[in-house]
Amino acid sequence: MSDILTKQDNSHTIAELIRSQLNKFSPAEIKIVNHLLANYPMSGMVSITELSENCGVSTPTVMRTLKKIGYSSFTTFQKELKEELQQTLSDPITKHDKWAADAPESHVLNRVADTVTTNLRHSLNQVSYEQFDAIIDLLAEQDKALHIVGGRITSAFARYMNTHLEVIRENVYIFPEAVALWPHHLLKIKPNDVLIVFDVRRYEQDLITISRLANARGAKIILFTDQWLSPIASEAIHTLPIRIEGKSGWDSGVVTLFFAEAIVVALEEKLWTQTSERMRELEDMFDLTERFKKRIE
Amino acid sequence: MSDILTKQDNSHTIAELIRSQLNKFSPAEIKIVNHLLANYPMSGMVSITELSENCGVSTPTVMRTLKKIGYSSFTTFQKELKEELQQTLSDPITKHDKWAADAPESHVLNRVADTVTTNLRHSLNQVSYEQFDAIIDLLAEQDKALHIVGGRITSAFARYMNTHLEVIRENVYIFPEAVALWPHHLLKIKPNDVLIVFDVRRYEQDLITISRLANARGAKIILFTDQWLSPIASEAIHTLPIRIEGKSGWDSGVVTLFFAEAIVVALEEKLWTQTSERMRELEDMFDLTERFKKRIE
DNA sequence: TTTTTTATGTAATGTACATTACAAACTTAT
DNA sequence: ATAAGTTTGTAATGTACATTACATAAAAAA
Repeated sequence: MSDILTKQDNSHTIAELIRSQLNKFSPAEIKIVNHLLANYPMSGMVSITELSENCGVSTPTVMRTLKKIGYSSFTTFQKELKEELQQTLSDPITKHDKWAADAPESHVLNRVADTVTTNLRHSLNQVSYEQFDAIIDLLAEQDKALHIVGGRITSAFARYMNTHLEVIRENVYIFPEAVALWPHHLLKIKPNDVLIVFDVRRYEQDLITISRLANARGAKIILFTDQWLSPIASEAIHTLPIRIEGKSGWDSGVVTLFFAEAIVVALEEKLWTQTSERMRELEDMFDLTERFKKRIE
Repeated sequence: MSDILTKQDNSHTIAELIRSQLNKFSPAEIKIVNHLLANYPMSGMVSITELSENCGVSTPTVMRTLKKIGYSSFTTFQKELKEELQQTLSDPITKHDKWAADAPESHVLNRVADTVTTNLRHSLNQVSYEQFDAIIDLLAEQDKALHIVGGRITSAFARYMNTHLEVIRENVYIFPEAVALWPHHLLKIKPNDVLIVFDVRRYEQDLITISRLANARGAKIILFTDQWLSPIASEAIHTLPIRIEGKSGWDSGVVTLFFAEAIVVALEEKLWTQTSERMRELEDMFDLTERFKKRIE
């Protein structure tokens, strides 16, 4: 992976700033800068009172030292320290700065890209590995049927997921397109079956109803929703709160698909022995029907 | 309520403590926990005043939320957050592991995230603004009908795009699901109509055929394909070569959806006057059918 | 509807804090 | 040794903050 992204502020850390002036300090001041550097950067993330106590000096001495270093006040010093920490902690996905750098933010492509990566970053923070793994474990139980349903917009994701999961495991069913047929499909749901529901705003009454009924029949519900949580969340045993917010009003579905795909990939890996067999059979059938071109690779 | 009880429950991080209670919160409280988790952990390293402003709620609401989570005061909450941060920073091996964003590549979620962002970056490099804008211009001509078709897997994207474009402009048609009906639908295509085709490997014979026939009827084809290019590329006037490669064999659809969405957003902006009108009408119809819950925000 | 409960914000209060003013102690130069 | 400069601490002050008490608004129940 190309690492065109370079840390531009390496020479501008507060630690560097202090080290470059190490000779100008008086005894009490040396106590302070030593402590700051030794426990960098958390040593500075306390009140000036506490900091002075930790260094064994008085608060005014801390103030004078910081002014000597180049800050007008303790407050501004701490603010900069926080920013530096923030930047250090910001995650790898922010690497999109790379393309944002040589491309004007203004173009739609870049704005959408920016939104999507932000949504992705935030969504990843909302979902714990434990929860995700628990979902995969649940989906791996093939004696229980898996049903999938989505709403006006999200039915596309339901379909995408269904197409893939169908290959990976047995007993996968998608709800029919016509809402009128949903109650009928509901009859197929048995206790402990799993139901994957996609419901992002605006939350749909039909989905809520179907979820309640499925729940009453003993189904376990996995919910894909947005950060504001569909009402179905109270029926679900696993809820994925996905950030879908677009800056200028529109809601993005990309990250929702991302999680659907992540589940597909994870399940495929978990059930690989079986999946590979099913895939081979599928390939054979494709060959027979001659619907597809031969693999290029 | 004692503070000693706070972190007993196996949750190693405050983030997990919050996530384990995600269903207990009221609207304003959800705002807070979302913000805390989204910008974790630095979101908590500010004054309670600033935090409340960042969340758009009042300071007492922040206090109450933190008490609900299990802290006796904002101060103790922040103290624990600092300790957690301290510990994470001082342990170079598990460094950042606890935060999804910076987590080890090993977990599926992170591997998929990495793949997707790489694909996105590469794809953006392949598509010029000029070409993208040309596509938008073409789609903005509403006197010409717009037809959409996808394959076994990509039909989900065709559907997603259709659902959105239908709202934005007139004269949008998606091909029926059953391939047997495609020739029939072909009759609706008039000279200079636009046809959006999704075709990624393995390239499908039916799509190739339909594209040739549509081309013969004078349709202009916009093609969503992968980096190896579907044979349809020779029939298309605009080709979007999208990187779909997954590291361990699987093909990702996320970036394909990204481009579909980017087109939707761009077209919506271009046709906004008209789109907003159509959306308003759609809202009215939703209200009448009572299929959807009222908007929250 | 009316009442009760829940949710949220406004305003007041006391505390911890950053900052400043000033004085004491220490150092250096003559 | 003593005056000038330097370093450091004590105490005072004003501000920002966390916290609490109360009021109002919204939702749920009767």
